[in-house]
Amino acid sequence: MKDVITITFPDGSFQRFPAGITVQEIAVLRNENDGDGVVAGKVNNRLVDLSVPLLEGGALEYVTAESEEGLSILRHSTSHIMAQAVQEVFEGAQVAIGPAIADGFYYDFDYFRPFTVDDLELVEKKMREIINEALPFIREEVDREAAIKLFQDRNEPYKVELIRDFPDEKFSLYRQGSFVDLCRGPHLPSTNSVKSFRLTGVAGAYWRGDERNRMLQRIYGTAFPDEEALNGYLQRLEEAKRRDHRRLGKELGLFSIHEEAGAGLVIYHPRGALLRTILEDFEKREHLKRGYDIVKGPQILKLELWEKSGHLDNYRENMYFTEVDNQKYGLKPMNCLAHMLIYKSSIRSYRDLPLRYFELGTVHRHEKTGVLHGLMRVREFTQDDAHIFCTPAQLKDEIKGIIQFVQEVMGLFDFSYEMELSTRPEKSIGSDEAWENATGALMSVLQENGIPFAVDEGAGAFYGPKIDIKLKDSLGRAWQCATIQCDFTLPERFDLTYVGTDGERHRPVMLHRVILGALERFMGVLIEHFGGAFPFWLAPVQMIIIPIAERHHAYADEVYQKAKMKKFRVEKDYRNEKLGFRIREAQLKKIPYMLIIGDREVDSCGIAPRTREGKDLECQNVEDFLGAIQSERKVFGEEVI
RNA sequence: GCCAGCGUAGCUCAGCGGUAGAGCAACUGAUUCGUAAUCAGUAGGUCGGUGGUUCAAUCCCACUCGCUGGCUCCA
Repeated sequence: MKDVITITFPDGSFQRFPAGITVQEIAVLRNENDGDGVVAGKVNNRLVDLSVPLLEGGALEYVTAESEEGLSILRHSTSHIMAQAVQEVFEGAQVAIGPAIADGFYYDFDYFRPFTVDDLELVEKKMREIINEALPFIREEVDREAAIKLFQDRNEPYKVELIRDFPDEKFSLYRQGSFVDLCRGPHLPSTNSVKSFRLTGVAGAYWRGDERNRMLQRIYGTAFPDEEALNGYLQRLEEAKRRDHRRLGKELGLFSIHEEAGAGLVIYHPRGALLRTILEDFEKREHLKRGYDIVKGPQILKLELWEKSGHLDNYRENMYFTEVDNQKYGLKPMNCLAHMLIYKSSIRSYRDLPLRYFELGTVHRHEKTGVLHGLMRVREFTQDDAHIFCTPAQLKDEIKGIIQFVQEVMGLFDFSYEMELSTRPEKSIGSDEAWENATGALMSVLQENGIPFAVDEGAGAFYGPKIDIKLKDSLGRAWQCATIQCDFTLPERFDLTYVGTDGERHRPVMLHRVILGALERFMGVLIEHFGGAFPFWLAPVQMIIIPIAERHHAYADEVYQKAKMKKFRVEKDYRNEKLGFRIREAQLKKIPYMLIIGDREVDSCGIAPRTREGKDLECQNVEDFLGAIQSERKVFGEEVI
């Protein structure tokens, strides 16, 4: 063993220390620890506790609570403190797992009764006590047998199960006070390194995420380096509430969902229906431009057809059924069947392919009650669905074309997103070979085009693997929108063929794909993304005319007519209210332009526009203004009316 | 579907054993106003639904419908 070790620091400098010096001690020597900001070290790029003694030289850097890794350590340690508190307050509560997550942490417990929101206060109080005790987090390593015995003795069956399922022979433990947890670490040096935390909620959660298992009680919380950062986070949550599409849907008069009509069934009000119509028109135009044919299938199809497609076996619990003239029907949960029948209605030649059938198809899916959520998760929705039938040789080009389509559209709406490749799920149909082909095709297009993607094992559709694009709502929750699904199986089941150059019949490949996904969900995400302040071309109301007094109404009518003639979506507010009041209301309705008309404007034959951002534009000629904003309704270079 | 919380006027919410209140909105009147809320008055509720306990239920209990946050599942 060396006596002296050499440590290099991120700035390139190095320094010698006696072997066995701890990361913490070096920090003190180098004044790294003032402000308590340092929560862990990173030796040769591996996160370690500050208390770890260094026996070998290497690269050392410090992790502060401000960094992503540091924040995660802070939160993870806070979850241990919470677990200790819960066990002290609720005797007999057993611990399961308690990781740091995106905005905080949680810990799962098994207790004879569920925790309530009121219990959180008791836990928070106990946590503060534990923090004040300044208990050190102490790491130790034990072998498998000792770890199992320890947790058996402590009556922690979940920990024992975890240890049994890990292949490792050595296990690290972290102790603080009387509490001990199985944990990889690293952790803060002491409980009093936690400065600002908040418990945010309770929820049930299945042990190991499997609904066949027992439901545990999960407590969520978050922690920050200081009170200011915590308050900032809580404020961001408040702001997110103001962008909530359910709230804006009501405030902007877009849609409603009624208990008496049914859960998960959206009712569109005039402005919401208009917004949706604009999106639908946009979709039809863009699909026709890209070589798709618009088709339309029926809402119900005979049960035998769903049996043939495999939906009955794999999707039955999500389907609605009905019976007409002694004949059973299934209400469509997907649009593919009719498209298959269109394909089969005639003999297809390789010269016909690819065939791209597009449908704004309304589908019904029986979603479990607990998952319904505003527009994001509903029971009746309309997809911008298409099915592409092509030769195996055309497959990759088709996938590439769809990805480009998605990229253009997401760019237009200014969404950031990541692509995700989902592979074969447990419940699925088709041969291994077909799945490998399909998965390989999707993956190679992503790779060849240098598109970064994550892999989600086992998350494919029952008939094939897929590439998904998830968009985030105001709270950062991801919702799947666009998806590209490769299917070698349905063409087989329906015996789809085309005649090739050799005069023989061949099997086409099929792609299922959506760009926006479900219009309902997309609108939900869109509303939150723009906070209701839609781009001009999408705004259900593009401008509102606000005359100052009654004597300006006649002139205001002229302006209104002029805007109408140019096909702008214009409204007028002639209410007997002060200007400031009506401006405020128009602003809350997120109307892009307010056209103010008073004596000055009438005299100079103009209008005084004001933007919803609160910017006053100079008094100007009506025609000039309308001409100027025509460019704002251009989408992909085309004016959208 | 599971866990927890919640359903009171159009909206946001207070009240919690003795059958209901506020602000905003609505309506009426006055005010005709220059860039984010003019003033006054009026009206509005089988307290989500169905049962039960009680002399008495918006309040307690059960069931049910719906909503919210999670879990599982999914566009």
